[in-house]
Amino acid sequence: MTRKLMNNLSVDCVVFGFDGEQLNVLLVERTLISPETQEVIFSDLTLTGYHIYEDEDLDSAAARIVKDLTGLENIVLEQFYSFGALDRLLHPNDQAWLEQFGDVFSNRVVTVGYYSLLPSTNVKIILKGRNVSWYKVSEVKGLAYDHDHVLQKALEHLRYKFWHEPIGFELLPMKFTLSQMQKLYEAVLGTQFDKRNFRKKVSQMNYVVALNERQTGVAHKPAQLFMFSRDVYEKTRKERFDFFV
Amino acid sequence: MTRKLMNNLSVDCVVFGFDGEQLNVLLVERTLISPETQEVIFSDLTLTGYHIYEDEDLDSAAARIVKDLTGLENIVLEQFYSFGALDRLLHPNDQAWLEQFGDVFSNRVVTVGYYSLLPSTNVKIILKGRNVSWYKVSEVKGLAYDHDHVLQKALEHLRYKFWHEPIGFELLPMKFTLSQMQKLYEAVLGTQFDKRNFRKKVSQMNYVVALNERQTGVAHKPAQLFMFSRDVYEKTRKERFDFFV
DNA sequence: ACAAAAGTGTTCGATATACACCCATGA
DNA sequence: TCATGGGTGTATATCGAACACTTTTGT
Repeated sequence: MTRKLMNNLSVDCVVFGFDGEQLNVLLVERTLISPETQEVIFSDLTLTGYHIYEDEDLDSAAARIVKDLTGLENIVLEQFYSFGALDRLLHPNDQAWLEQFGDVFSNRVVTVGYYSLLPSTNVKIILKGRNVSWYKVSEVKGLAYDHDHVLQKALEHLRYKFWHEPIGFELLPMKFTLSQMQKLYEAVLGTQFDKRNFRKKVSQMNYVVALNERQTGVAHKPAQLFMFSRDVYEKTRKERFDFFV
Repeated sequence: MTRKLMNNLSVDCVVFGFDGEQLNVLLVERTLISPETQEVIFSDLTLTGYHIYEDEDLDSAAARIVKDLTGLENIVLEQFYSFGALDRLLHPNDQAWLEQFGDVFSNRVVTVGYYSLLPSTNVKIILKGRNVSWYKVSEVKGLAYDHDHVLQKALEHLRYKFWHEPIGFELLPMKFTLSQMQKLYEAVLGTQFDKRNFRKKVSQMNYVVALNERQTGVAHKPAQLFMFSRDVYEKTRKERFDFFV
C-alpha cells in the first residue's frame, strides 16, 4: 500500500540545539543536480520538513520528519505557526527545484511550523543519505523557501516562552550545572544575568532539583549537578497576574 | 474569472466579543436541509470559517471570512494554531454535511485558526443570508467539526496573552472605564481582582490614558473615561525576566 | 602556585497584597 | 433619601537589582 502525500501541505521542523555556548539549528543541504549533465545547479540549506500524508495528523508528520532525518524519537515538538504566503516558493532556486519535482508538489504549499529542543551535544544524528547538521542560529541566513522567516518566527516563540515559563530544560543535558543553565538563558534571550541573582531565582524553582553529584575532571572547583523535574513543575506551577510594560 | 478553492485547507476565525459582563463568541448556524423533502435534517453551530482560495494568503483568508460574515474590516486577527487531526470531520452531522457537498471539499481538511477581538456591543453584524450571532463562551458546547477544541485552544491563547501582556483593549469600547477594564480581565481570566490594587497597576500603565470626560446618564457617580494608546504602548514596552512558577 | 570557574549575603528600592470608607449621581 | 457603582491610602511582606570575595580543583 502506498500512502498519498498532500501536495499542498507540509510540515517544517525547526530543531534547536544548545552546545553549551550557542543556540544551534538543524539544517539540511538541498542540492539540485542537472539530470542531463550531472552538474550541481545549486546547493543551499533548508529546515527539516516535508509534505504530509493524507492519513497522518500534523503532530505525527512532525515526529516522522524529525525521526527520518535524525533518528530521534520522543522529543519535544511544539507547533508554533503556519505559513501560507503566496510568494513562499518564488526564489529562483525554489522554482528550479519545483520544476524538477513539479508533478509531485503544488506551487501553493502551506506549511505548519514546529520547533523542537535537543541538547546538541550527545545527539547522534543519523544521516539517511542526506546532509543534516548543526548550524549556529546567529549565523544562519539565506535559507531556501521562506525558511529564514520560519526560523525567525520559531525563535520569537522560543524567546517568548523562555521569558514567561521555564521550558529550556530539554536543551540541556539531563544533569546540568547552574552555569550551563544560565548560559542557555543568556544565549536564547540575548541578555546577561547576574550570577548570584540568577541562582537565587533558580533556588526558588523547586522543580530544579540538586543531585548528590558533582562534575568530574574539570580544572576548577567542580560544580553541583541539577536536574529538571517535570513532575514537580506541573504540580507547583501557578498562573500569575503579570500584564505589564 | 472564477477563483479556485483549496479543498483541503480552511481558515477558522474565533471572533471574541465582550459585552461588559461576559466573553462572547460569534457562531454561525449550520442547517442541513434534505434536498428531496426540504426537511431540516439537523441544525448546529460552527465557528466562522471557510476554505481558502488558491491565490489568497492565510491572513487575507481570515480577513475575508470575518468581513463576509460580519461586514467588519480592519479588525485584529491573530493566527494561533492549526488543526489537522484525522478525526476532525467524523461526527455524523459533519459526515452528512460533507455528503451533500462532497464533490467540493475533501474529507481531510487542515484548518488554520485565527482569533479576533471586538467589543460585542456597538457592532453591527451584517447577516449575509446566514445566521450569525453572539453566544456566551461559558455556555458554548457541542459545536460542529472539532470547533469545541478550536475554541478551547483560542481561549487558552487569549488567556495566556492576557496574563503576559496588555492586549485586551480591542474588546473594550474606545472609551472605557476602569471598572469595565477590570471586568474584562476578570471575565477572560476567571479571577477576581482587588479594585484598589487593580487601579494601582493600571495607573502605572502609561498607555492607558485618562480622558477629560466622564460617563453620563448613569445612576451613580459617573466614572472617568480612559483610552488605550497603542503608540505609547509600543514605545514604552520592555521585556522582563520572568520565567517562574 | 596559578588559572579557572564555583559558590555565597546584604542592602535598598520597588512591587504585591490586604483591607474599609466616603462620594456623586439618577431615580 | 436611597441604591448604585466610583474613587481613594497605608502598612507589611516579598521580590528584584547591584555588588566582591573565598573555595576547590587540575595542571
